[in-house]
Amino acid sequence: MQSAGTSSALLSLLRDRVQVTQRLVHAGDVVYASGSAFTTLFVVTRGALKTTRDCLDGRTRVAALHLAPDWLGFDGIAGGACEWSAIALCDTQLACINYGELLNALRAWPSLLQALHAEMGREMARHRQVATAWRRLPVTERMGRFLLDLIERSHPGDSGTRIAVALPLARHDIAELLGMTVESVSRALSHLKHEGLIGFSDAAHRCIEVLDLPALQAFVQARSVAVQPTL
Amino acid sequence: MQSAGTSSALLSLLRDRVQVTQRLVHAGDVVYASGSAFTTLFVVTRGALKTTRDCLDGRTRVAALHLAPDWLGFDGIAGGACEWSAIALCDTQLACINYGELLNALRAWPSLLQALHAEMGREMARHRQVATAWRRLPVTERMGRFLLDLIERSHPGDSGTRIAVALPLARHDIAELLGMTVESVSRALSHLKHEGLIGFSDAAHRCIEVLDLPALQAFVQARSVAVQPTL
DNA sequence: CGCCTCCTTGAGACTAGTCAAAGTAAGTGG
DNA sequence: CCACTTACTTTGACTAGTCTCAAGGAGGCG
Repeated sequence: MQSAGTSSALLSLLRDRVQVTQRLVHAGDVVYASGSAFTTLFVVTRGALKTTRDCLDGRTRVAALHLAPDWLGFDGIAGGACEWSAIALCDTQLACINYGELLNALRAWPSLLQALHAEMGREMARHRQVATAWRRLPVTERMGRFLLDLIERSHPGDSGTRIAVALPLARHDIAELLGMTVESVSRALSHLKHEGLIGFSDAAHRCIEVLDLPALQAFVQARSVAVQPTL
Repeated sequence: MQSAGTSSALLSLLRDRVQVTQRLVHAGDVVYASGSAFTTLFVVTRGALKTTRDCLDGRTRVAALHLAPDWLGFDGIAGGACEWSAIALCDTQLACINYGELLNALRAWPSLLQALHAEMGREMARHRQVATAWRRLPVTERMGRFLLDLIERSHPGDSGTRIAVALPLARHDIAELLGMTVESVSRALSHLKHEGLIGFSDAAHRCIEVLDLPALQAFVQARSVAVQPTL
């Protein structure tokens, strides 16, 4: 995966030039909270996090799912304060980089700058992708896309037809993330299961086994409005 | 508006330090095309553009509407090639900045760097906003949000209750942008008109007059899932 | 004037949301 | 160890909002 290569390369470059501290967090831990002062960027080296934000009506919107090797924390740069909260979903390893120090390092090593901008560009592309391509898909196809995206990001390079993947999010959060209801998420998964495309590999239904990856891809593509090169 | 202030301040700082060329384009002109090599960032100083991309099925997705003082072109940074096409919607003035030169200037003046990052952060926030907050609104509320957003960006600081605004996009493009159909756009506008919230000020129905801004805001807020500080 | 594009409106179909209920797994305290 | 609670998941019936298909109206331009 290009993004994996690029951002881990970036991270190793960084280690020599700025202080990069490691941080281990566990499911439910808040890495940064919405409204808190922005000081630090993070790189996910292992694990998974979600970025969320509370609404007035008590609901919690979910913005994105972050897996290694994603960067985290760009939402604080614009306003000086974090716009979203970042919450770990499982045991998660983070590399923490002070933004001020990073700025200094970028001055000295311009190639770092380009690499960082590329990372920010990828983050933007992901959001644009979700906002434009996923928007009008029927729920089952949207769920399928989510699974394919999850597989590609968590098992990069794996090309088998059967792939097991653990869902890092509960149904409720998946629903929020995909812009649908818990019931629709459940129905979509049941539908894919009855089609023989996926199966559950644990009792809690949190581990999904994709039984036929090409078929799932075909299913998603069939009614998909858009095709995009994998970024 | 903070974004206006920030990014025009950034632009004047830039003028002293990198070569900033002016470019005037007209409705329909392609500023950059999807797939072309990325070399330049743009700042919209007057006018409006849309970023679009063709799908396999012949439809054209619309990613965003760009008004002054937005930056344009970040989509090319990650991959070295423009992911989207930028098309002018009316007479539009652009400031063009070579990215390579910009990188050099950023090394010398770190405050520029922070300002640029802030601009990129705002771009991300806008997409995230659309992806999370607009997603689940009913079509009429989504249309109302679009109008409010448009007014805020095209008439910053205007606080009258009656404000006229020209729609830079045709119904079809608005529909694409908001993730709905042309018919729904039309019906949503008719609905808002029958509610007495808006009226048309030209025959072609491309100019909308908001008759009661607070009422429109209240209408949108009423069923809105989320509230966010204006970024 | 006629053509073309854009916009509006209507009727019916269908997707996905809402409301309601039941099943399952994990954790707690007796 | 078991009954209980709690959170998560699934399923069903119904409803509502949006899309589709179809037709008609209004401007702009040759």
